[in-house]
Amino acid sequence: MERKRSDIIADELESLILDGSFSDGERLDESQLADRFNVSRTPLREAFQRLALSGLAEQIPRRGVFVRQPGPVELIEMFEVMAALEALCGELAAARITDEALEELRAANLRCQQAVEARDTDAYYRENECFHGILYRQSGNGFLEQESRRLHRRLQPFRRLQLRVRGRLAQSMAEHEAIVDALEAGDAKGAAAALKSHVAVQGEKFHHLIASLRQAAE
Amino acid sequence: MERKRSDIIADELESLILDGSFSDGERLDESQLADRFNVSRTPLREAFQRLALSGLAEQIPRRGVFVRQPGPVELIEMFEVMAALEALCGELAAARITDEALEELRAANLRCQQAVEARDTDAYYRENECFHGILYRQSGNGFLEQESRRLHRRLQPFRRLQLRVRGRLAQSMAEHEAIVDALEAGDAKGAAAALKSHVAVQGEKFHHLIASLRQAAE
DNA sequence: AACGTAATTCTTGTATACGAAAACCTTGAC
DNA sequence: GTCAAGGTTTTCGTATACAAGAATTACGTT
Repeated sequence: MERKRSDIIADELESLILDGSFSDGERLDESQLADRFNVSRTPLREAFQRLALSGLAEQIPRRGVFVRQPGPVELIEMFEVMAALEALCGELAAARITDEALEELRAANLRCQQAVEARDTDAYYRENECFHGILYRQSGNGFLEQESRRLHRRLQPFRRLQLRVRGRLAQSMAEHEAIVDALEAGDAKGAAAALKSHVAVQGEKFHHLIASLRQAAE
Repeated sequence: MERKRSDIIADELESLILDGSFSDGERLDESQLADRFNVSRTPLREAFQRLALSGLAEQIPRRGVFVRQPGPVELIEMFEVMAALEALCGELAAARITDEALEELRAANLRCQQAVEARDTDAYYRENECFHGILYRQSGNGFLEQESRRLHRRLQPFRRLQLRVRGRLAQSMAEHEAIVDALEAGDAKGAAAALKSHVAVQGEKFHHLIASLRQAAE
């Protein structure tokens, strides 16, 4: 299926914002970007709408759209919500997960482990996403899956940043193991708790990272 | 601030979809609606995007946009997520809530009670929204507040439907009381549990309602 | 020189025009 | 009568044109 140009541009801009090519508050110039992408303003405006609705940009009527990079506080808030969503995924999945999916989780986890050993953060990142994706799916709640994916995607670049913290990868792996064990045992509460802290700790680590970066900058 | 036409139309369409003026799968004709609203296709297309992204419509490239009314299954799924969000609101609010906000909650609750006694479902509905709004705010997590409002708004018309179930109003009031009590006591777990069941029960009641409507139709 | 105001320019929001893809309708063969 | 192929028509996606509001600048007054 041939996607439309506006969608492609939206993806492109989304990536550019998420990887920090645009800084907070920067104005997205319609005609300028239209030139850059070799399209008219129409598909760009459609892309802007998508950005605004997903919270990556703010659209002020008759003024323009401005990129909105979440600050440390907002990020922690988002991780807090993500933790609750993933906890729910785990809670539901504990009752519904298939043996097959458990196998897939273990396999993804193994690939994670290998990536850690190979110091391949890109691979780790990819497999980690796979791990969580399976979990969302296994919640058996399509809406929850969709919302989880949405927020996960939004937090993706910050998760990555957070992986730099020393020893975090190993700890993360251990947490994954605990999650799979709880799921296998059908322990809904345990799975929920494990996931909640697994995600929440990322927000906290992120907080510390920010603090240390601040300190280093002085 | 003068809003733009496309936003006004998006709101209008949103209301029309939510109150059931459009049935599931119905195609939204661009030129037809453009005539109806006396605008060109451009603002309509922008409004469509908003609908598609909030899940109220589906946009199929080169085919058009079709309204997507959630079925019973999806509704229950949404209530399940809403329950988790509200539980988190309660959990966080238990630690942060001010005496002032507690007072407001009690006041909103009282107005709810009066609405129940006066058989004024509109008023109940309004005050109930107020009650939950305060809770979202008192979570102290702006992102959570925003997401909760978004989903609450989306579930609004179905909540209303669900209020018809006999005895539900009185039960709901009792649940509100329990929530406020837990918050006052600073009991995070208790508040979370109370809210989770308060919301989740709505999904279940809804399920029963659907089932009984089905039965009645036979 | 500083401030307020008016004119100009720039940008956004909306309308219209055009090209392309899908839906449809007709027509003809089996 | 049914099905398929080709053309017609509708509708979507994009480009361009136009209108209205905001920003900026230039100028006049104090």
